[in-house]
Amino acid sequence: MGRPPCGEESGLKKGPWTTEEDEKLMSYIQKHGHGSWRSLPQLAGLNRCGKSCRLRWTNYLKPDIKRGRFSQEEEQTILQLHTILGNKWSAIAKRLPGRTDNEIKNFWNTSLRKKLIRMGIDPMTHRPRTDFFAALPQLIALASLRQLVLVEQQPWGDHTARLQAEAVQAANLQHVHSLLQSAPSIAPTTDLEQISFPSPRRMLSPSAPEGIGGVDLAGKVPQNQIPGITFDHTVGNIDPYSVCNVDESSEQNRGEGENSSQKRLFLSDENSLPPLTDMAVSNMCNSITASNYSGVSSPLPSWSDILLDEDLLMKEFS
DNA sequence: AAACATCTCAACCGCGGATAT
DNA sequence: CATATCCGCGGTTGAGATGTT
Repeated sequence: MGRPPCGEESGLKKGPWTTEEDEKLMSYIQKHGHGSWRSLPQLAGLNRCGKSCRLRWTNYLKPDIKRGRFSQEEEQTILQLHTILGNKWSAIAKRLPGRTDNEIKNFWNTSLRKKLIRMGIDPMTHRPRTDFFAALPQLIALASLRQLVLVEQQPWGDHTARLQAEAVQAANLQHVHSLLQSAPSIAPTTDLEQISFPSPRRMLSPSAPEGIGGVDLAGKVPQNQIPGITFDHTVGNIDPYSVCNVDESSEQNRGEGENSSQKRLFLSDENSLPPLTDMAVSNMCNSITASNYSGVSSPLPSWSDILLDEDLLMKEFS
């Protein structure tokens, strides 16, 4: 039963295509159309399986393929469609002329998905992630442990270093407390124009946050706000991906159209912690089921999920 | 300049649905 | 109806490019 994999068929070539192979495939399809992919390689004089030829054609050689960076419009379209369709890359690709499903999938996995994660949005559900607060006790313990280790590394007689470490720890805990207090009003937006997140790697360097679409956030961040997080309550700034607008009011107002106010979240520096939930503070440290949405209960977040953002969080504590 | 980390993207793999026999 | 084959899709991999230390 079943077919042998492509490569096992009598030593057919695999791997990157040469320009000569490309030309053969191109000229054959332009003359005859692809017809049966299975029989095409032989007819075109290629030592490849039909599957490989089809992939090369659809993902690379087809004349109407648009190459290069995705525009902001395309990015938004992908986000919108992914909200509705999920990982149906071919369906999404049909709405983006010139883009292949493979290209969109790659773009999603390498760029958009990570952006959403950094924004505290679950890339699969497009909702704020709920795992941060579920993990908070462990993270605080982890941070305290780390701080203790640092202190232990100091010479015992060095009271200054010890006091400094304790002060840092106290400040960190206070910072977390502030985040907890503010959490119910935090409404992440999927309007990527508005938010700049450094890559995890960049977060460790003092360089300026990377902007998306050239947006410079430096001048947008008000002072005297909760450390790391400020809010710009803008009326009438409609997030086209309203599915993601799940602050308390939007949960209540779901279905009320696009008139509810949209809260935008800015991060003031590269050390900022993105919100991972909109859950009420009172729920945060209780036994939490990961999803309070749509009446669908999902299992508790796994520790591996939590560790996904460990670098981000540890940076927050350091 | 070198080593290492991270990102990008072309290509492969395996599965499932559709179609042919 | 059962089985074989084809095709398309989504997930994953790995080599090369790029960035950082």
